[in-house]
Amino acid sequence: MNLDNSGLHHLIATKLDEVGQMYTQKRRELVDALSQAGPCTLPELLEFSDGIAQSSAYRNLTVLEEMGVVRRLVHHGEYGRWELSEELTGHHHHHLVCHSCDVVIDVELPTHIEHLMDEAFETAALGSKFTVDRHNIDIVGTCVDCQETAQA
Amino acid sequence: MNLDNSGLHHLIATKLDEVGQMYTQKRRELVDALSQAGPCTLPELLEFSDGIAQSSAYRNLTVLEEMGVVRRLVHHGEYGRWELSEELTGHHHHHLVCHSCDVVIDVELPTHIEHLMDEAFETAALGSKFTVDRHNIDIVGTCVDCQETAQA
DNA sequence: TGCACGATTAAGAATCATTCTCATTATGGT
DNA sequence: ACCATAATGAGAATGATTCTTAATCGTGCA
Repeated sequence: MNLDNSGLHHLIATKLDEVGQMYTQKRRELVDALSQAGPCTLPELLEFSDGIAQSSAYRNLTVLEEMGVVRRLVHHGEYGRWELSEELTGHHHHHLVCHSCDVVIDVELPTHIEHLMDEAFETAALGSKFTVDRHNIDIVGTCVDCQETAQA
Repeated sequence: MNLDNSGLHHLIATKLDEVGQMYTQKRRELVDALSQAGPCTLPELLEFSDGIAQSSAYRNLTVLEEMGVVRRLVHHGEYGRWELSEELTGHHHHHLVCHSCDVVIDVELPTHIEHLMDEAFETAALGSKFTVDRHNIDIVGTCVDCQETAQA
């Protein structure tokens, strides 16, 4: 639970400094929460962080998104979710999404599969003359907790 | 533009009839629009359809979704999108998504790639004890129109 | 150290896609 | 035709997110 995020924080601090933005305690807390808990909704972030206002959380997430520090996910739950950007963590990944409770968990796929997919996506995009930048994959199903709840 | 949707309509009519729902003219128009135009936002559907009220469109889409006739997509644009369900069309597909104008276009991938992905997804889900039901893939990039606009 | 300026914060108002309410209208069975 | 049930549409309500604004904080500079 007590991860060393000093490298991460230093990277972000430099990034924000370049455009005259401050890396405040509140922003640090948001990053720590995302770093520890993975993709979070706003209410989850408010619990993790210590007394940050809702409006400040939204504004800071927007700023951090513009800086490429976090990325906003959008699924079917009532709240959006936020995660640290792959650019920052260096880990390309995808998501297990529970269609019962909307929880989101990171997964990585073998690199040879990623290569095959990238090729297939490029080919598929050709027909519509699309330029491909990236891909998002949601593996949708039921998480352990919801499987157990359904059984009981 | 004048596709023959009689088979499709018959299937849906039967499906709705089984649960005492009517397949009205308005609902038929929504299905026709989706069948011709692919994934649509609500404003797009209102244009296609002839004088349907906004609230009725939303309500009908919700009903049709519960019947498994349509599926709701959620991306980053201001509006949600709707498409005919794969169960109904029989065509498993994915989406090209333009991050500039939010347009969504259907694409199909070779079946051998789908098989490889399914295996990889099952394996990836094991670690979190997830039960996999399906997968959604967004190939994100820039559509032709936005490429041209950017150039000009 | 103290000051001044710009950035950040937070409370609450505003926005706006979506959902809900309810009175009216259409439909199908008898 | 009559009735029960379902669908429609206008407008109100909801609620996540964004915006406004006044107060506070941090940093650099004298």
